[in-house]
Amino acid sequence: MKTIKGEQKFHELLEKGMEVMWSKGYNATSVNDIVQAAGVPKGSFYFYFDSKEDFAVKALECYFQQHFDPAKKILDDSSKSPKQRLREFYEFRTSILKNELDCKMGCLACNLGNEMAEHNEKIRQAIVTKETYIKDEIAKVVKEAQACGEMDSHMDALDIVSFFEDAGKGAMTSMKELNSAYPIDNYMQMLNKFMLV
Amino acid sequence: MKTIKGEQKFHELLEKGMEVMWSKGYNATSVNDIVQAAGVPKGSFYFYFDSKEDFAVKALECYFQQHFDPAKKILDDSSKSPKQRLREFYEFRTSILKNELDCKMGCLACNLGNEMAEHNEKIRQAIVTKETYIKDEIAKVVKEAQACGEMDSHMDALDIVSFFEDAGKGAMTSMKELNSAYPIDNYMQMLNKFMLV
DNA sequence: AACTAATAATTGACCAGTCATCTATTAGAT
DNA sequence: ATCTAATAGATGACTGGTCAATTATTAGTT
Repeated sequence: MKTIKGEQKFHELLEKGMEVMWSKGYNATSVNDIVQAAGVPKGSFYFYFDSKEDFAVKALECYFQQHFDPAKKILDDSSKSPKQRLREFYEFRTSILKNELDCKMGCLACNLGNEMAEHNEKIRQAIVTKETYIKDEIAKVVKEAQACGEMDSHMDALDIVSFFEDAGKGAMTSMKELNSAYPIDNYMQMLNKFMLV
Repeated sequence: MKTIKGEQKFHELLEKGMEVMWSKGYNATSVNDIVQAAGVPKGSFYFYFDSKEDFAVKALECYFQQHFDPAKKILDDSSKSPKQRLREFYEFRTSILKNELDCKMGCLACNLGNEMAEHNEKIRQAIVTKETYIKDEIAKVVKEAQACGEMDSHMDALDIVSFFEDAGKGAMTSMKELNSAYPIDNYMQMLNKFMLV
């Protein structure tokens, strides 16, 4: 992957293929599906990726980079109060699920985690590592909120964040099952109640 | 399916095959996997089931019957207070996830829902119908608890139950990803905090 | 004999991954 | 500048194997 054109094809495969796997899952997505989505010949796939498993891991890394990094900027915006940042952070994420993704796609990492964690260690690790990092980043802001009295200090910040994140994961599953925004809206409503001092 | 032996084989396929699909998911489970797990010849599968899809729907019905019906008895035990029943109900379900299933399997319906809801309407419907019924049954007890002042009456019972169920779903996903009981334990801890008047 | 239940064998489509062969690009030597 | 050689990328045919589903046949019962 030394040339510009090569770099382009690599990213084309990653992004178009990621979307297919995001929607259909790991086992239902064939390498043919991926190369067709990217408009790249079958043989080229194995020039850029060792295997379908390798593709999934790299797609996950790409996914987190594309979808968490923008949200992290909200968390880090020190011009706002910690609680306000948390609110906007969760509002931002849920609005994408509802509007951009039409309550259909959920989260690539949750989807692959649910399907593959028990059976593929590399994919499991790729997900756990990133999700742990994300929870830590959110927990930092929760701790700030606790320190300045915006949130209840009697609960462990990481426990709260873990619960929030898990509830969000489940809400996405229900959202897909019901094909409705209700689970996400209800999640936000409960989150706001839970976050009040 | 007129003979006793036939009935036995049908249930053997359902129960053994259900476990395989529960663990591996829909797409990673082949009809061969199912018949091998049940010790039944390949050809017999299509005598008892129209298709793999038909098998999944029937397996889901069997799953809910086997796993929700015992828990429902706890909900209906009028000798205890509503809130006590809710506590025991959730405690019962989470203890199965931890002890019986070793934090590995999660819930068949959630697994298939996550993997298939977007792409298979029959499977989606089978899951949604049953989960709606279950939420209604739990909500009845929450309403009782609200009526006798054991729980906060300012929130809609179905919203609360939906949130509880979704949080549980997400906790199961994380449980599988982390291969740890922490998400479930944390879920129960938060549930108890949330349920206090 | 006539019917139902059970099953082994088979089918054609599709799978992940390989490979030989091709072209395009770059680097070094003169 | 030009030639040479090496590297990087591109490509579709192909492989061994597995898939869901069908079919032809056999066994069992009435």
